[in-house]
Amino acid sequence: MINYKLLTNCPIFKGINEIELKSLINQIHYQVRIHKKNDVVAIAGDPVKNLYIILSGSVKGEMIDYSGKTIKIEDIDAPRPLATAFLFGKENTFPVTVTASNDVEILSIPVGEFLNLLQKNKHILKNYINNISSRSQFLSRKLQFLSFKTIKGKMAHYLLQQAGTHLHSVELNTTQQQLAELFGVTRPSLARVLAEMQDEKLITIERKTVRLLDKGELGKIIHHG
Amino acid sequence: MINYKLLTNCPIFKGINEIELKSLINQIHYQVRIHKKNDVVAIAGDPVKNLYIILSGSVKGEMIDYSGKTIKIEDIDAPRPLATAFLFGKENTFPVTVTASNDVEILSIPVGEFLNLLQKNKHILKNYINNISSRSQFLSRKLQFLSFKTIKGKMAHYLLQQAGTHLHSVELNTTQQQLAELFGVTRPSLARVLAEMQDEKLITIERKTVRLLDKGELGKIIHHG
DNA sequence: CTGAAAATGTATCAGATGTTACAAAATGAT
DNA sequence: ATCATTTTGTAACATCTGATACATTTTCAG
Repeated sequence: MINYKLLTNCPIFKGINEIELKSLINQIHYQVRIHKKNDVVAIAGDPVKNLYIILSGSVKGEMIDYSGKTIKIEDIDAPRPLATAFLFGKENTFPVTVTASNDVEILSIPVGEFLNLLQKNKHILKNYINNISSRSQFLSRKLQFLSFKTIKGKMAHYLLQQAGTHLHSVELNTTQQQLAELFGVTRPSLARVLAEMQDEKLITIERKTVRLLDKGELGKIIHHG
Repeated sequence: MINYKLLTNCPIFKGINEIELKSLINQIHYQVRIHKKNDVVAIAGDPVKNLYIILSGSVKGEMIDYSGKTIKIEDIDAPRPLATAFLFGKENTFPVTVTASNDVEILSIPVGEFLNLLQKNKHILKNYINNISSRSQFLSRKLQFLSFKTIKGKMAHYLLQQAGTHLHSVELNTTQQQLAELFGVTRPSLARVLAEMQDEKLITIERKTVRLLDKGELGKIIHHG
């Protein structure tokens, strides 16, 4: 039995009331699948032919590296949808292996049926498109950040972003170690770069306060180290 | 005047014939905007409130290329759409500044009208969703590669992924240059690593065929160079 | 088949970052 | 205030990658 009230909280069905949703769902074909704790729901590489929405319980996405170790990527719990970005497009396969963290019920709507839903209801259409668009934008920003090759570039970008347009100083509320991890570099390397940036009169650091001495020059650095 | 025949080649309108398309377009509100060469069409940060499709001419966007390094000029010419990933979602702003490479005509469809189109025509709906989904998948894949620190790690991951569980050889249907761009590294660096991996008896390369000699060892390499 | 263009192999050098190690300084609990 | 712990500064060296250049091989159109 589907808990429609819970389902109205699913991002895909936002803005639709319980009665309306029930009527919509009953117009289409769907299945509800039940998996026990630790069952494998989908294996990385499996084709994605349905929209999956967690009705109860939660699942986790894991990548299995080639040494056999599993690395957890993310947890998804009710009433969130699964792999929405892989239902369409060129590569309709699960990017990760999905296993049940505990007993789960999963609503499974075939892609063709879901397309009908999208055409029938403008809320669902907008929600779904917003969902995958936001994901795309998120990835785009993340990629932009990683695309700064040098530590100096990452640091310049970080400082300018923190400072915004007006401020000329930034309070670091993290240790160098944490910042180094955010950038994916080692702590001594980050410290060295910070020292260099001070030598070059780009910034001064006092305790946790970083003063930006030359925002223009910092901006230039971003893209070429 | 809109060249509908050309417009049927737009990815968004694929699968729709000229007559049908003309009828669809005439059911909605739209504008055709004309820009002279070197005019600024949109500034990075401007809100995206319309779907823009180049009808004639071409525009260029300054953006950070996904393979990594610096600012690169992306050209978009007729009849391709513009900034499709930013029409919906949380951040509806141009990610780049767009300028006219030569005199251009741009079809401009308000987002509300475009939503109507999506609901009216299943081809357009599928095309558009496929378009943004593919983009999302592309970005996702890029990010995955960037998460491996060394080129050898990226290459090992790529080969094992291509080969899957059973195969012991992989056909490269890309050039080294394309592969290097996918990894965000330079072509000579990639070639050097490939040579090293052959020296180390991990793989052999003959033409476009790569034989994986030691999948276990390749797996170990992934996460520590 | 042939010649131009594209793709690949290789080398050298410079620069950026990781690794490791240790000392100095700051922090925080008592 | 004091001492243990955490954080930061710095150094020497190894390694990886980028940049650049050029020769060689492969591909493909004519």
